[in-house]
Amino acid sequence: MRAQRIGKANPAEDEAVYQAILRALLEGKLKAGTKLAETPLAAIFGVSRERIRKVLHRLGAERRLEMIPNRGARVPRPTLEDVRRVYEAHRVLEAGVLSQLVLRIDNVLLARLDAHLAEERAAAQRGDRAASVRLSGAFHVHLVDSLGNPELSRMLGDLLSRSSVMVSVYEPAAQSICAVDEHGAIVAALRDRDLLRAIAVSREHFLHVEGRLQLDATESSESEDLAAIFAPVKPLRRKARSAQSG
Amino acid sequence: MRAQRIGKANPAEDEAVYQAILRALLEGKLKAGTKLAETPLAAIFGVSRERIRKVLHRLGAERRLEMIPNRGARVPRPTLEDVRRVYEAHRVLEAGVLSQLVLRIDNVLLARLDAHLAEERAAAQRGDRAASVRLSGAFHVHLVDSLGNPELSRMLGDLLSRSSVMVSVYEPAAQSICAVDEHGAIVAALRDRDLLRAIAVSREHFLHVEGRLQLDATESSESEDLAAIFAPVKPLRRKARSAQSG
DNA sequence: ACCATGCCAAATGTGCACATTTTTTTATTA
DNA sequence: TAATAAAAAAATGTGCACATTTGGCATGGT
Repeated sequence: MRAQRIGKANPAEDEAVYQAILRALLEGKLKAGTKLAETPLAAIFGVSRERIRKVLHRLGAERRLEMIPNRGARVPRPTLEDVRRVYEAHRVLEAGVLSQLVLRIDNVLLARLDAHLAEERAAAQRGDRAASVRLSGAFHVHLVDSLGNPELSRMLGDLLSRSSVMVSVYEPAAQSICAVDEHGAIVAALRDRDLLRAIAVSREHFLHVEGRLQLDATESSESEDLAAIFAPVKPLRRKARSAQSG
Repeated sequence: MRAQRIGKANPAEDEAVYQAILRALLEGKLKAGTKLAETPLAAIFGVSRERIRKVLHRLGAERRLEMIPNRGARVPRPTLEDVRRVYEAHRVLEAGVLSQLVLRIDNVLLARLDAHLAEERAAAQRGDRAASVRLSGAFHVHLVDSLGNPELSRMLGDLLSRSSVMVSVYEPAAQSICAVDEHGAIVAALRDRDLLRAIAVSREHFLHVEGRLQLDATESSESEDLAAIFAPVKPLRRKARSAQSG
């Protein structure tokens, strides 16, 4: 009786662990510099260590975790320089997107962008900060997606997810909303098919955001309680009645 | 005496296998659609199957191989649409790079670009096709690198390596050289700090290349002899007299 | 007291055996 | 004969045992 349910092909399990850790990263629950050891994580998620291992390496390949050979995974501690580079990359990419959009802009596209702007303004007016932050970021995604090129959309997605993590370290939380007017100005320039103005406005917009970057002083808490961070996530596989609070 | 040299930490081995397969991909030795099974590759390279497995998945994460769960790795068979998208992404990215370069351009940068153009012209004049192809691609890399942003450089690098593979399928080999004049025109526009012209020239340049794309008829040979393809690579580890004949 | 050196515990890396899934081959039937 | 189904073969996925490396700690020498 040695066979006991091993090799159960369950790709959803990999994905669940991946998403859980990624979400913790994106929501800033994992502080920069935190060590992510394999064994504890395996215990927390109730999966094998190999499973965790694979996910960790995947996140490392995506540059969302810092992998050091024989020394495991850590939440990266980006320098201000790193953050600036990501922002610059975003800025450059958007300039390119705009250069292509002015050639393709039509009433349908403009209508969609206007609709988005209306949403943004509505959220701002009713003081819904959460929605504002979300819509503000979505605007830039909307711009690339307008080109209908998955390659470009994915590139921006990677960039955004990385800056999300960084923002939690460097950006003062209260101000992380793009000014709606600036977004409106970009759309206006597109409407006029004025590429230079569109790029200039976009550039100013980004520089404005970049200018607000500053080192968040709260980088003290080194050792985090991983179990607490991933607590809301229900264990994927029970560990044979291990410490089940009755 | 059960321990027999397992777990030998050798990161160079991973890297060697990775590089070997990647190079075969980039050089077009692996035809589109070729199945890359784990076991044969392990035998060819003389490493464990797990080693191959890891490398294959890494290449899959980089979108250089197409991974299908439970069905292994294949060399992707990009559609013409896919190739166009990669080229468009490259074009868009370069437009963004130019928009940033016009703001930063100075004599030092111009001198370097001129030097590169001179190299390109020299290679073209002496009919060195190999050098021409290499330098022609390097020009675009040079442009991004001028910004000194590793994020952007890496983005372009990914794009280029992908299109390299695709080119072998779709681009008529003989013509895959960018016209030097077009590169020169881009630099000239930069010298004048004329962003619109730089973007327009760059755009024309890419459209010119894209226009030459056409499906290469030689997509017949499905089953390749992997052993022959990787032949020049010396086996990394002898197989400990396993399967002693006799 | 301070730095160097040699163990010991803990964490990461790897090969292997086996489960699962897919693909190919063979057998059966309309 | 062609189509379908069952069985065999092959390939991929996973957990585990063990090797290797790393980091900390105690010990001894200058």
